[in-house]
Amino acid sequence: MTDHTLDPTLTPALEDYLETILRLSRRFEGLVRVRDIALARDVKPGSVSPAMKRLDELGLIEYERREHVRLTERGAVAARRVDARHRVLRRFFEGFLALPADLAEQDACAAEHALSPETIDRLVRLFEYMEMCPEGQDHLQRFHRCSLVHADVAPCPNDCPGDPIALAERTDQMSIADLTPGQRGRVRQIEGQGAIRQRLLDMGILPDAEIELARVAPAGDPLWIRLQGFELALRRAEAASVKVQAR
Amino acid sequence: MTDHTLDPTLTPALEDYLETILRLSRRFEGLVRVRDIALARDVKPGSVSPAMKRLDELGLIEYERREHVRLTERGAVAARRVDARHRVLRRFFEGFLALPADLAEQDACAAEHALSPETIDRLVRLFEYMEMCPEGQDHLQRFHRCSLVHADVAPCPNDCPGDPIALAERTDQMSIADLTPGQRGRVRQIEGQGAIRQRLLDMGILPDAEIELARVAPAGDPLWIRLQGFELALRRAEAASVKVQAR
DNA sequence: ACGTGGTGTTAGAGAGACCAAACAAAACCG
DNA sequence: CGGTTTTGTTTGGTCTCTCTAACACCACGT
Repeated sequence: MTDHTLDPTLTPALEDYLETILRLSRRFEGLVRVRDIALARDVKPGSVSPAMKRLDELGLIEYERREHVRLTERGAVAARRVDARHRVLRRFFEGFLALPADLAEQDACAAEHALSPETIDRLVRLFEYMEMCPEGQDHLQRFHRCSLVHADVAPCPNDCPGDPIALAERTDQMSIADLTPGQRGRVRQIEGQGAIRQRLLDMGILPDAEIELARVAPAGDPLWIRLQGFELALRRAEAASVKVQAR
Repeated sequence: MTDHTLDPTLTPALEDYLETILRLSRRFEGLVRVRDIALARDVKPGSVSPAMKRLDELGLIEYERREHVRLTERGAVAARRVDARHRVLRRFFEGFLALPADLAEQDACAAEHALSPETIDRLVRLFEYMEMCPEGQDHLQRFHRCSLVHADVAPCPNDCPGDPIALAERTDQMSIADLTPGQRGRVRQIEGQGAIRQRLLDMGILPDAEIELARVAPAGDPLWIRLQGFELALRRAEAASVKVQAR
């Protein structure tokens, strides 16, 4: 696992400290105290002190007396870099994937140290594209309406063929439960909601996965599939909510 | 930063071990040795042994003699969960963002422990949507052609209004360099390529950012902007490649 | 049977990050 | 002022993950 901290000498934790200092600088006009950092990062002051010492040694911040921490120019550059990545991810999660704000924030924090600069760049290109192509916007909204927001209830307000409800009414759709033992298929859509859906995804039942119905219990209810060389048991209700393309 | 390891007792490293064991099981039919794991994860066998001990204590694997490691049912469930997330991310990075395979793999490895289950779910919904809506596919391809693959050279083969080259020829586009000092604008597109683009993104010059041209050096070349309350220096060439919507 | 390699384990050490608690220094305030 | 509170530092300890290096197996093969 490569670590995409942007400066090889910077660990993810130190990057987080820099980012936090940058944000607090914006808020408090440069008067950032150890206490504020500890609060913002939800760690104890005793953890912050040594980190500040480290950043100071690296020439990324300056202590101001026993009072304030200030970013040096080099530190500010590094901090802005992390912050920019954070913003990109946050926007992607919230604006594109329509995640709730708190989750978007959380995931952005976690992913900002992990992803390559290229990936971030691609996301930016995605934003540019979405904004430049009017159809892009339409499409995104459609995506949100069809699949994301309140996916548990709302039918697609358009004629979108991907709408789960429209799909459920189509008779040409088969589910795993409709396969005959030994028959293979390709997963097209997971219709289950909530915990069921989560369980299916966790098992590796993802769009495009190749699946074979291995066997069915006499009662018809537990049901075994082969997926990537392993057998998995599914309840009938779960199997029925996985739409497949038989082959 | 919350850690989205799926079982609270599992650290990212342990999850990685589980995932590795799962993959090697597929490859070697369950005959997984410490050596293989060490090779796959690029660590020394001396690091693997204690990790196996830990996983065994947690009831996630079984040692087979001094020879082989086998996932228990609980371990397999956890491993498949991690693996599923990995697949989703890999597909997103490679198939959707058109990252090269090696980078997609790398980033998937890094992000699979960091993101919330909801985020993964949204990505799956995105795949489902893209596959169900024929226009989704078209749109994605357009996005790739316009903005991603070989973005340094290729013009958009369609009439896409977001095509960088088409854009460059449009006269209604202003860049930061065209603003008058004190004027504000909203970033719409970053046209620079390679290192310049990277530098601009790193500074926080991202689509939709609010920018003000603070002042221009007498010679006209260094040029200062205000961004999120801070002043940044830009070279004229850099400024010229940031297209803005003046206001 | 006896070395010889390939493998696995163990022990010791270090890096990084954190906490708790004792301590030091300001700051605040009657 | 002098005492109390707030804030920061230091120390010692924990945890996780890793490495190196010494050691223990086992398996083979002539």
